[in-house]
Amino acid sequence: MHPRPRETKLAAKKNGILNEVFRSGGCLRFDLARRLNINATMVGNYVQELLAEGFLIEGDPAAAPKGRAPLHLNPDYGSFLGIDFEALRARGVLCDFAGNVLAQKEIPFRNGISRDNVLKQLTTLAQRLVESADRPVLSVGIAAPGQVDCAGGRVLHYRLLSDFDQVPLRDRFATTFDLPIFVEDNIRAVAYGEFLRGSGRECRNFICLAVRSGVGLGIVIDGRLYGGTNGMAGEAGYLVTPTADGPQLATEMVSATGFVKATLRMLRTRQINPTRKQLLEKGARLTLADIVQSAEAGDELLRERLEQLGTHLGMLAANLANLLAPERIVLAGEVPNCSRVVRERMERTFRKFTLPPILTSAYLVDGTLGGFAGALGAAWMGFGRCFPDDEGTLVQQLQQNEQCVG
Amino acid sequence: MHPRPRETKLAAKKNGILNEVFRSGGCLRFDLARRLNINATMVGNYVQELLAEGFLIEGDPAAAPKGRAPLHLNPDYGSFLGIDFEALRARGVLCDFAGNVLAQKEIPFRNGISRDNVLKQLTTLAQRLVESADRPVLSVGIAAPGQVDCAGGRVLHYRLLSDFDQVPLRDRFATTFDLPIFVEDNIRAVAYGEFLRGSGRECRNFICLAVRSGVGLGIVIDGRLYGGTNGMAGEAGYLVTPTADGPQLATEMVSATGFVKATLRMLRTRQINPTRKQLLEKGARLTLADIVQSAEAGDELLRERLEQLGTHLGMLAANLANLLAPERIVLAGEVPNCSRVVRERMERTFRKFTLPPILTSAYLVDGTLGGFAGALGAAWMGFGRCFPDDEGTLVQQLQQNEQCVG
DNA sequence: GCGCCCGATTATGAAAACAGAATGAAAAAA
DNA sequence: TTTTTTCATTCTGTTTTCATAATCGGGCGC
Repeated sequence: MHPRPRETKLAAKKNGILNEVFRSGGCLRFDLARRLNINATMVGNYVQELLAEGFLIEGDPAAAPKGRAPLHLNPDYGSFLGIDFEALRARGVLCDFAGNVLAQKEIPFRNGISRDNVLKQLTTLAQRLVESADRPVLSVGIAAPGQVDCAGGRVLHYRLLSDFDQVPLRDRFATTFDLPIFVEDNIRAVAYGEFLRGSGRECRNFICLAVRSGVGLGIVIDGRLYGGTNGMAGEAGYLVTPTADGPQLATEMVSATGFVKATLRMLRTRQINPTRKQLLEKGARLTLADIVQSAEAGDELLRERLEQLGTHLGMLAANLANLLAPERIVLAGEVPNCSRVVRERMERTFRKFTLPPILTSAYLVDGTLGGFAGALGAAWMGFGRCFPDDEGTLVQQLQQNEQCVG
Repeated sequence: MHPRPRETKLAAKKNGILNEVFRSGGCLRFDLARRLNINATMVGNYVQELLAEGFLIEGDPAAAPKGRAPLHLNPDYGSFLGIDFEALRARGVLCDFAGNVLAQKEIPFRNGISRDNVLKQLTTLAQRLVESADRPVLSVGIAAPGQVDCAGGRVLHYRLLSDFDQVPLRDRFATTFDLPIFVEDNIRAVAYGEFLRGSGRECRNFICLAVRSGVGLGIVIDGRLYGGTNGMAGEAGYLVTPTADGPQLATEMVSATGFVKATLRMLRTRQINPTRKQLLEKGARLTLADIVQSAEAGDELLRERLEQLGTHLGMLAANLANLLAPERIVLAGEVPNCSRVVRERMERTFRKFTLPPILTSAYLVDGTLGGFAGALGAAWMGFGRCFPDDEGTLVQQLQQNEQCVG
């Protein structure tokens, strides 16, 4: 009933050590003491316990010029599963305890797949990966698209899958897996991945802007993923702009689907030539790549459209930079790099509208984790969930456990 | 040279107690133990020391139904000075150690005042308040307008005062006062004030949107003011929107000065009637209040302009809500409440474009601290600066001290 | 090869923090 | 009224954490 300072503080410190080793990917006892502001003696004791409990192992003594061998996480201690999905596919990653990839798997979704089938495919994918694991799986992280209710573990709404409202992902997974399961926004998962082992390493404050079939934003502030109330922060797709044609959402302007649709509408009002006719005939099957191809083949109008896209992307990035003054803006998703025109224009616009003092530190970089970034991030988040290092969370966990027992 | 865990941890705990008492405005030892997750025995010991050192005093025993008398900060221990200024005036507040106002003072700036005169007026204002203090002044906080470099203690640029570039406020004040001096963005100071004792109390995540002669944003995340890299976060005035007339900044669209200018430009292209002629004749001296008055007197065109202003404000608020999912959006500055039309339209637009799950928790409220909010916030920030309760800051301070000595 | 140096790691006694019991005093119940 | 409950605080013995000093163990100059 009452909080237990001793237990929570002990756990916080040991988890802090594990997290620091996880983040740094191996370090000396002395580094831990300095970085965590804990006495070296205590670090030695804790590390001894963690070694005995199998969480840590000692690395190659030769790697450390002085003192004892560097510490690593014991990769065999366990594994973390991360599942990421969107309209077209699901991806899963199984990581060992040190965060290295053990297995990864991708399955495509058929067009117009039903809600039930999505859930079935997701659990099957997870099942396969869990079965392939040669060490205990410690958690399952699900990076979900659309509007996500993290606390409730469900997707509130996702417009690119049919009937995808109020989807209780966590409850559904809980019937299959007897493991800690959590649901996160997929862009936030990407941001977390890039933060830990990607372009956002070494940053305390950075944001990850993802533009593909939708627009999303992951915000890392002071070294922690920011979720906002209900974990709804970062809905950049719903940013609204007043235009001559009425209010427009960012999704409609810069996401792949929105941009293609708007371009189609525009083409219908213009002069037709053979290339454009081909595009118009594709109708709903028209893709961003088609437009890029035609533009690069010489269609001036489409080239202008791409420039406009780049301008809008650059303004979006500049607005975010001016608001949050991050150290970096990591770009994910294919849209910013769909064409040199777009990227160049985006970069130029970003530089033009970002305030100079912010521009000195904030710059655009590409994500480095690739297509599995979301799944990786979701898997890695499992570490922090299983071993939280802040006392507040630990007190909460302890209270919940006692309520269950009592 | 080396960090001193014991010293920093001790200081962090005692400062944590002081900060908690400051925030809560008086509480029991037991509350402190629970809220800070410290053993009650230790709280008792620390409180005893703090009482002996004169930081704390015991209040009326009758106020606490059980146990010992509630604890308060000793108002006589010291005082904090806060200075806030913008294009038209400077305001100063002197607070006692418990945060209560001891004295406040306002001085108007003459139109076209020079940079040197501004600085002179500011130091004079501060000097007067310091001289009026009957207890030691512990810090001077300056809430500055425009682009502010907090770390460097200077204003980088402020367009509404002449020649206001690279203004070394802290250094200038340091020649007059031998006290800790810090410079903050004025909207952030307002946000901090509202967070501590205004509309943002009890919120972990909230934002403060100020729209007057400029547009600014203060962001509180996880109970702490967010500054971003270089303390430049929150430059909402520079948010850019693509329009038919080219890119437009938020300042140009929704700030009092920007809106008035744009309205003037529009009026020049329209039909003239007696009221409008009067407005046009005012030229550069035209104010928002004039426009509101004419609109309320029945000018349909101006009424539409006000509606547009409200729409734009609502979109801005909705965008911020969708990005940051705060618990509240506190409105400061006169523009949102310059007219019922504006406020109503703003509210409606905000509700229309904010995502429903965010809307369930985020809502617009007015600030409660009034015109001195910035000065108050700057003064109160002094408490946290003089008594930082996080180990990182304390370690830094200690290291700096040692470097000075060594 | 031999000591010396530097810096990480381990002993050791002292100080701090804790759990649990005891205290005291008001509120609630009998 | 008396008794019981409740709850903030203090007391007591124990455990944890720390500062300091000692130790250790590889590079480096001689």
